[in-house]
Amino acid sequence: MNRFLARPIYLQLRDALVERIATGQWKPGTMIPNEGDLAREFGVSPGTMRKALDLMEAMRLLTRRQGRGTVVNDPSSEELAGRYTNLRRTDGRVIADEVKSGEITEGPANERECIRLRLAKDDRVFRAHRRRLHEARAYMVEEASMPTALFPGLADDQNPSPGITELAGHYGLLLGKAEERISVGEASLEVAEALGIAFASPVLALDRVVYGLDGRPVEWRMGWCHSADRMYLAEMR
Amino acid sequence: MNRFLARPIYLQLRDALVERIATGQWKPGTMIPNEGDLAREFGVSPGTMRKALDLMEAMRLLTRRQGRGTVVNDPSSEELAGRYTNLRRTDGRVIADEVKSGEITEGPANERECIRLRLAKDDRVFRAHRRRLHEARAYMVEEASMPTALFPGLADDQNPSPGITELAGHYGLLLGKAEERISVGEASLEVAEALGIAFASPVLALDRVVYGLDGRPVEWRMGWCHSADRMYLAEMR
DNA sequence: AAGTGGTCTAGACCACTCA
DNA sequence: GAGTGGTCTAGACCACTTG
Repeated sequence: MNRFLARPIYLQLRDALVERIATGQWKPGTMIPNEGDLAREFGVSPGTMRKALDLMEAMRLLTRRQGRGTVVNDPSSEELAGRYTNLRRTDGRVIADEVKSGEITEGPANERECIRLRLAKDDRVFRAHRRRLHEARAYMVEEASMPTALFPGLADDQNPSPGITELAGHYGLLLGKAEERISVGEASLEVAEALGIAFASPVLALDRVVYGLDGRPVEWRMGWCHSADRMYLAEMR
Repeated sequence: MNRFLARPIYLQLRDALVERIATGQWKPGTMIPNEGDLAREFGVSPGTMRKALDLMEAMRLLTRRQGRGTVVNDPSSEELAGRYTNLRRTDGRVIADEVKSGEITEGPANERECIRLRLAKDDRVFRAHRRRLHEARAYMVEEASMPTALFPGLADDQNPSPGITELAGHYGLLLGKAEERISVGEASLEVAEALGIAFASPVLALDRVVYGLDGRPVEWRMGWCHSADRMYLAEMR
């Protein structure tokens, strides 16, 4: 590795290793070579390779355990799939979900989709409709939009598209941070009917964008949630 | 430093350095010795000292800049003081605040205070009342509770107690993470009057606990926010 | 006992800032 | 040019897991 480039070696290493996961060369759940072997393979010192692996662990791509080795994390594992879901029951428990997904449609991005997904006027999006049930009762309706460019052939997909985490896994997208805007809204006619509440009654409006590891927006999702017995849990550091 | 203790040296170093800030030996805004000198002072290798300083930077206690040196962060600086405030205007801008603080009272912790602040039945708390104004109009009322044990003599304090960040600074408390529970509530009579809205109209209810670096709860604050033209911005990683 | 990641050392040189 | 943090090396040994 060239040590006189502007970009530090450990960042180049990180990118090279991330690429191995993104391309499927390293699959979720499998072990990767030990640190010493990797360092030799790339021709760097163990400490430098270690720093790259530290970064990947911080990105939640790897799990290392002393004495055992290093495994590639499965993005659709319970822990990682739930990381963009901060909705809880009032007592703090996670909501035991059942998701009903509607058909996936495709069309030109509207104004809000262009803003949230950073698309140009002529770009197209896939749209998905979901209803989340708790104890056989709908408590939230969602409308999600995804750039077609990132999900080639999604419309023909047979799967019912459970959530962005699983979808991203299918299309080789690695997810990074997400931003969610929470506000109080009024139930529209559709939302009121779907949730079984009165028109214009207050709901939690959840406006979330999930970004890829490269920072590109991957999904924009609006959610309207029946607010009774539910809360949103945010953490700050 | 003893390298055969169960606790890694870099963690011991971090704690020792945090202590220097907590006790005021290193004051906010001042430079600390360079990494080499610190390593020599503690009898460790530079790399180990560096790792400890990395951790402190991640805790937002220090700012390091290549060529310049390392300074102790001021917790009441704009950047750090605003870190527990995720409320924004709908367009995303930060809300230009004016805070009106009421008198500080003292009394036995009630049931919810005991839970949120992890207190025993007989522990006592200070209570503060605040109203946040935007363009001379109240948009949020707050009720904060703090364990008396952490703020000795707070009731006699002449200051109008602006926020937890400044208060913590005065009493040598270093702040860590915070948790906030967001839900939709109905304006009580008091809240409705203070905010100039109708009784029982929907408000954002913000239930926040700020923890110290040691993990102990430092402040519990309930806030009721007029929801029009405002949103809560959460980030997930 | 062998293999893994975790800690630690004692340097070297680079990139940046400022007097 | 002196001083700082940032990067990188090439090892050593420790703690843990597994066969």
